[in-house]
Amino acid sequence: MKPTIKDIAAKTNLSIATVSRVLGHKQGTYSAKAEAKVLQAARELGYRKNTVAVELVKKRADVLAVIINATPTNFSTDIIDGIQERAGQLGQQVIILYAGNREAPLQHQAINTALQRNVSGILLVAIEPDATDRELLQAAQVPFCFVSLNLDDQNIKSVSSNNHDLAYQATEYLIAHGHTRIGLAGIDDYHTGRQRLAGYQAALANHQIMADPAWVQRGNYSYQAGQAALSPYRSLGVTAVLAASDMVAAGLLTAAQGQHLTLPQDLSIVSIDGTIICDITTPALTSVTQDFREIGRQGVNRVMGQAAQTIIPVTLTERASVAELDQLETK
Amino acid sequence: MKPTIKDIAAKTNLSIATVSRVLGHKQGTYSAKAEAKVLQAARELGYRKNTVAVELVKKRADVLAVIINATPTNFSTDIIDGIQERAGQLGQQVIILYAGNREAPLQHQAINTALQRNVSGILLVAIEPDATDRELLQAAQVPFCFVSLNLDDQNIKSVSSNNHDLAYQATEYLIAHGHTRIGLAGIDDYHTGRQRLAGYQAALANHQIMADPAWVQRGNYSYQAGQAALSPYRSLGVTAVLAASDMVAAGLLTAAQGQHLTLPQDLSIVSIDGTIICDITTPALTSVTQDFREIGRQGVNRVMGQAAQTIIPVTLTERASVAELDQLETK
DNA sequence: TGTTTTATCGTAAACGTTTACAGTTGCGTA
DNA sequence: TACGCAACTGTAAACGTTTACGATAAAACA
Repeated sequence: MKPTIKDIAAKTNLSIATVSRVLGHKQGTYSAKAEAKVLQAARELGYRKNTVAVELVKKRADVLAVIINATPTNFSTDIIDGIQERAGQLGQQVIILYAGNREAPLQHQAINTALQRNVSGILLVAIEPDATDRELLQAAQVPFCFVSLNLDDQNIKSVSSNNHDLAYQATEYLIAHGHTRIGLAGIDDYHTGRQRLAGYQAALANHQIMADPAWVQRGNYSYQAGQAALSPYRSLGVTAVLAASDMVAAGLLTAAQGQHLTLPQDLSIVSIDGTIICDITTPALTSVTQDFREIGRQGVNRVMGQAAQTIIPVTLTERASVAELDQLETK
Repeated sequence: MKPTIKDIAAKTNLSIATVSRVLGHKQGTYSAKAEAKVLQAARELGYRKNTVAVELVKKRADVLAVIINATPTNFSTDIIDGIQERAGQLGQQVIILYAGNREAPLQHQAINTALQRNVSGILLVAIEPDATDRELLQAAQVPFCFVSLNLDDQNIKSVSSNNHDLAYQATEYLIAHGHTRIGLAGIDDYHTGRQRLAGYQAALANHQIMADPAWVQRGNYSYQAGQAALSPYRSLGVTAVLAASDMVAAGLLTAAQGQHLTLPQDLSIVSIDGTIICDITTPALTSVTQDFREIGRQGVNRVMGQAAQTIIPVTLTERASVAELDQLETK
């Protein structure tokens, strides 16, 4: 039988109330002698507090639930690092609930799990909520925040990079390097994808470039999506591509090399994310780099009612996957 | 105020016991009429069961805790997929606790968190336990299992690939391709590393190859460890390297390309893991591929007292990072 | 008809804590 | 000496469920 405070009380001839007080560090409510006896007994008995009982009586769990899915891309550990860091500072434990591969039932289940445990907040990392998810979350009185995803509804808390700006910057960068036939590969048709698409289109429009709709190749941010995007681009004469994620960029890159293209001369790539994947490929991928740790930290702030920054700036990291386009071609 | 079964009882003029029975699907203990009334009332009130209270009275949480750390390598999602799959079949929820970057205090904290919640089992993914961790786990009566890590102590449950065999196979493969000066890069000095080292050494010995101790370059399975290993190998005349992880292989590869070496002609690499990283690099990495999903599944079996396989076979996946060594050199 | 069985339900205790409130000391002060 | 007060401790209720046990009424049986 696991020891309880009752056992400690019996052993020390104190009441469970006193035991509870010293174990709860309610300073000033117990004597040094009581403290010593209780601590000693607790050690001897191998006592461990039953968090479940505490949560029941306090009607509150100092726990942040993080819901993630198996993103085909791989930035989540950085976000979680940031979340863990900030949560620790605010005295919150973090539990991660895994929602599978964007599978609706698993997402509901994860949200329900969190809700049934009186968590103090829910962080949804790169989760596209469906209608049920939204109802579930809004019906509960638990604060929640979307992380690395920005819903259109401004009443719903979120922390992410500015997707519009991010795509805009990357596209401008390619234009500045002489490219005019610029693809956008791997985006989905949800919030993040639409926002990036808009940024991309805005940059092209700003430079009077008439975009061919076929330059946009949808996908799910995965390696496979990148691979699939290559062949359309070859027939379209696209010289540079903005990849929706590092994984998409990697897929494009290996597909291109499979076709014996030389990078970046035959195809320039800018990828979005800037994870370690960018260093691994040959050539290394120039990227718009997101500050995932900071996104995680601010997500915690947001959900815990602290002052928080909701749009996290990105930086353009030059590596080796973009070539200056020979201007002769375009004349 | 969140509604409780008491509210449902009041609304339906039934006792809380009956409400609890229908909500708990204790078939045969309640009438169809009672069921209808309770379900209706629950829906109207937006009732959600308080898992914390249930766990307290049942003294048991149908929850599996998975403790992971920020591995520099990236196989964990596959393991978690496998865990989640099997746990779902056994009616267990899964919560993931994050133990940071092999930081001892965070590991203890994660274990304590799990223990304080009466979880039905603990799965430690790629965690090297220190003495405190082991005491903590063994003092509790909660079943636990190390996953993707095989302690020497056979009394402690674990599920993993056979590290000795894995390194042996890979080394033999390189020998069969004519290599005799073979490095081993990125392994740590704990269980996994030692087991792989032994397999590597056994294969060399089996072919009467006198190994130079400097062929073994320690590390922590990271990209950086791979990069750091290159320069020693160049001066040693090593022609092939067994990398301790895909990330190590990637580091080795980009470092080699940074030195203008041509792969695989100038350096052959076999990596361990076989994640998607192997496809991303140029050339693609030949690997000893672990079945991480299966490792996850069997880990659940093990900890839930089901029949389980504890050693999961590996397969050698040929890609493009190993060259047949010109036999003239060795004559 | 009376008796037994069955189906259904309610009462109340229990799970391991926290905490409001009410004691009980012992000390300082008048 | 008596009083007030501070410091400490104990009693008991509460958190939201589950479940053993007993109660009730209807159905089945003789």
